This record gives sequence, C-alpha cells and structure tokens, in this order.
Amino acid sequence: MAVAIDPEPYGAVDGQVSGIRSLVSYSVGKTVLFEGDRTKHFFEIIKGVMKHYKLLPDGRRQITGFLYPGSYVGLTLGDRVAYTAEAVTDVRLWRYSRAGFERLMEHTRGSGQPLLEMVISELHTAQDQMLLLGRMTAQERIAAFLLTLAQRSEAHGRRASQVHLLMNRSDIADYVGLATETVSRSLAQLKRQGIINMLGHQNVTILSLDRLRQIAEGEEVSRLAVCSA
Amino acid sequence: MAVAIDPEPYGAVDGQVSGIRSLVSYSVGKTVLFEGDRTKHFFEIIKGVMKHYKLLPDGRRQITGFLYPGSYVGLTLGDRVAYTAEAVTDVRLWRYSRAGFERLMEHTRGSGQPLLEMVISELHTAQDQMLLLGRMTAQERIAAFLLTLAQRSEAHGRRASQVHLLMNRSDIADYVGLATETVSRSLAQLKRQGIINMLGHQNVTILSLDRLRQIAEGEEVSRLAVCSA
DNA sequence: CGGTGCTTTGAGCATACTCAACATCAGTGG
DNA sequence: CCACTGATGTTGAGTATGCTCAAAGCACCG
Repeated sequence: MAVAIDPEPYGAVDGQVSGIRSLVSYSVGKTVLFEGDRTKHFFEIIKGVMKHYKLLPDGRRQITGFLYPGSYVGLTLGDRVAYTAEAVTDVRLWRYSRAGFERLMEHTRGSGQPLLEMVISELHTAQDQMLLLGRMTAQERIAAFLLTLAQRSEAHGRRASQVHLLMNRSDIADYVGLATETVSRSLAQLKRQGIINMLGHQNVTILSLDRLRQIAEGEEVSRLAVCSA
Repeated sequence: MAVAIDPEPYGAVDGQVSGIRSLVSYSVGKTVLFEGDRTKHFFEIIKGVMKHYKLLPDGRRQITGFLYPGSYVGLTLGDRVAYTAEAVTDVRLWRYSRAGFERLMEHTRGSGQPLLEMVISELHTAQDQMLLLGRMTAQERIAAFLLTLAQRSEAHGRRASQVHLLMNRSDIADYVGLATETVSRSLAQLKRQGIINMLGHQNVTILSLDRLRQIAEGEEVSRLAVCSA
C-alpha cells in the first residue's frame, strides 16, 4: 500500500538548466527514490512536501522525516539510497546528478576536513535508530543493538562475535527506548535461545550471527514459533 | 542519578596546541556538555567512549548516540548545546573553541552552499524525534507533532494556531511510531480536552498552545489528572 | 447514489512497564 | 582474606498503554 508499485519512478522533465540540474515534477504518492537503489540523483525540493521512510522486510514502516522546499533529498555517503522518498503532495524538484553531488562534496573536502561526511554518517545512524525506536520489538532492538556493536568490533580488528558492553543496562535501555528490566529479559531470552552467551555482565559472545540478524531484521519466524509452541 | 551533580564540568587541561585546541580528559560519568548551555566549546574524541542524551523535565531520558574516537561532540547551529554529553569510559578529548567551530563553518559557507548547516539541522530534528519515539506517550507524541507543524505554519507567515495536515493518518502514525487508530484516539482526546479543534480531517485549530506545550513537554499533570478522576 | 478509501470508535488482548524482591559484583575496611 | 555495603543487574507478578481486529462513519468521485 505504502510502497507504490511504480516501475517508472521518473517524473516529467520540465526543463534543463545548464545540464547540471533539471526540473522535475511528481504527483502525490509517487516514489522518487527507492531505499537500496544505486545513487544516481539527488533532489532539492522547490515546491510541495515529501516524506522519506525506512521499511522492515515485513512491511513495518518508519517515516524518518517530512521535507519542505529548500531541503535536499537523497544525499548519501554510500552508493545506495538510504531511504525511500515519496511525494506527500504534488512536488516540483531540482534533480541533480550524483556527479553533481560529488562536486558538492569536493568543495567541502577541499576545504580540508571531512566534517560534512561525518555529520551525514551520524544522520544515517540516527535514521536507523528511528526505525528501531519507532517500529521494533524489544528483542529486535536488542539484537540490532548487539549487531551494531559487533560491527564496531569488527571494524576495529576485533572478532565480530565478541562484544564488550562498555555502557551499563540503564544506558542501553535509554538508547533503545526500553526499561532496564526489559533489556535484561531480552538478553536472557537471546541466551536461552542459544544465540548469545554472556561472561559477566559486560561480555557478550555472539554464537549465531545469522540468527541474530534474522531477529534484528524482523523475521516472521518469531511469530510462527509462538504459534507452533 | 544520570545527571551528575558536577558544578565543575571541565576536565584537566593536559596541554595546549597552537591555542586553537587543547587536550582535556574526563573520567567515567563526568558530564562534558549540558543541554541548554551556551555553546562555548566543542570536542573531538581522541580516546574512550561518550554518550549524548536529551531529557524530558520529569527525567525520562533518550540517549541519542554513543560516540567513539574521531567523532565530534557539541557541534550545533544555535548558541545552545542540543544535548548533554557524558563520558561512558575515561576519555581524552580535543577541546575546540566556539570560534574554532565558526571558522570550520566558514570554510563550508565560503564554498558557496549552506549544505552542512542543513544537514546539522536535520540531525537536530532527528535527535528530537528519537526522544519522541523512545520516551514519549501517545498523547505527548501527537502534541509534539502538532507543535512542530504549528511552528512551521508560523515560520511561513501563517497563524501558528492553524495547522494543515497534508499527510494522512497512516503517515502520521508511521512518523510518530504509533498505530493509525492511536493517532485518531489521541487527536480525539485532545479535542475532548478542549485543546484543539478539528475542521474535517485535515485542519486542526490549536485552541490552547500552552496546554499543548505542557503535554508535549511531559507535564506530570496528566498523571495527577488520572488520579483525581 | 453506490462505491472505495480513509478515519473513527469499540472491545479484547499483548507487549513492555512498574514495583518489588533477590542476586551478583566491585569496592572498602576490618 | 573475607564480611559488609552500595550499586548494578536479574527475575517475578501484576498492570497499563497502545496494538489488533472488527465494524461503522464519512468524504470524495465516478
């Protein structure tokens, strides 16, 4: 329903200005960017309102922002679009090429610091966290949290399966939007399921990264498991 | 508990480098920046882990991020710090003056586009939304959402009390992390309380901006009201 | 007018919260 | 070295908030 079946995501090209950007229009409900697509363009809103959102595989949706004229849509660091973007009203946009974006970034990079990239990266993280806070169950939140830490471990040359919780339960709770008791219970549950193991309160061993990922991505198995139990 | 009573937020100054930045250290639990304080410094993490969080008046807390070496803490657009920042482990930081930050911004601004500022502004919005999604009740979320729209109205020269909902209930629900039914019910409740009025499904009149603000900020009155009822 | 899609309202239920007790751990001093 | 203490974490029982499912109300549109 929310994801328009729209094999032709391009709006009408209304005009060209200097070959760098072109004027495009989309009508209500049209999808301008698809999460996961290769980054080809980004947009600046001239008129109208847009929304961008993230989806879980089972369809749960978190809208990460409503955007108004002057805002950019589709700025991303990687070569994949971070969210789906859709027209809330009829919109008129400037469409820029990815090359244009890279030129834009160059300006900043050229000035001698990667500040913009860091802020964009933080924004991506924040958007992921919004999906977690708005639409995930307790188990899913804890699984996703552990996976983030595992990724960090790996990026720093340590084993991804060994996670060290530097923060206490209360901090974890206030990060993933749960009560400390629920954090405890969710960890215990993952342990009972044989997905993780704990050595003391700070050290988690991930026994099955796959199962943890399945949970974090909201596999429907958990529901089936409940039914069959 | 979480908010350390720490009248002396400055760590030890370990050294000076060229007068632009200085090396400082904080031990576990020390607060480096207080939400709402005037922006005097920002920091770059050299070693250790930090967290930053937002608080509601009644103490509910949402941690908006854990930060690792290489990250900046305290970058903000306004002259007020957007979040409280605290050391999760002992940390070693570069402390930059606000002037240094402005120089940093100048570089970007100088390159002819306000891109960085826009992204930082989006990040602020995302952080507010994390507090909403992680720690607010249904009523509070709807109240906060309406207030955001009211501010937009005002910024665009329209009356703040007249809010036009361009998006449907499902979009609102997926933005504030509720079911559509709960959005409906919360609006109905605000209406019954005489705080808003509705003309059709798209037009909201805010009858009492103060009461709406009280609810959005998590006044304890609602709980007392329930008790006295 | 009858349809279709969105919104509202109602009833029952589930997930996560609250409150409380207990366990564990780290640090301290006898 | 070990008992004591306070802080942190876990587990249990009951509950509340918001969800699900279902039906009815509305509005827009052919």
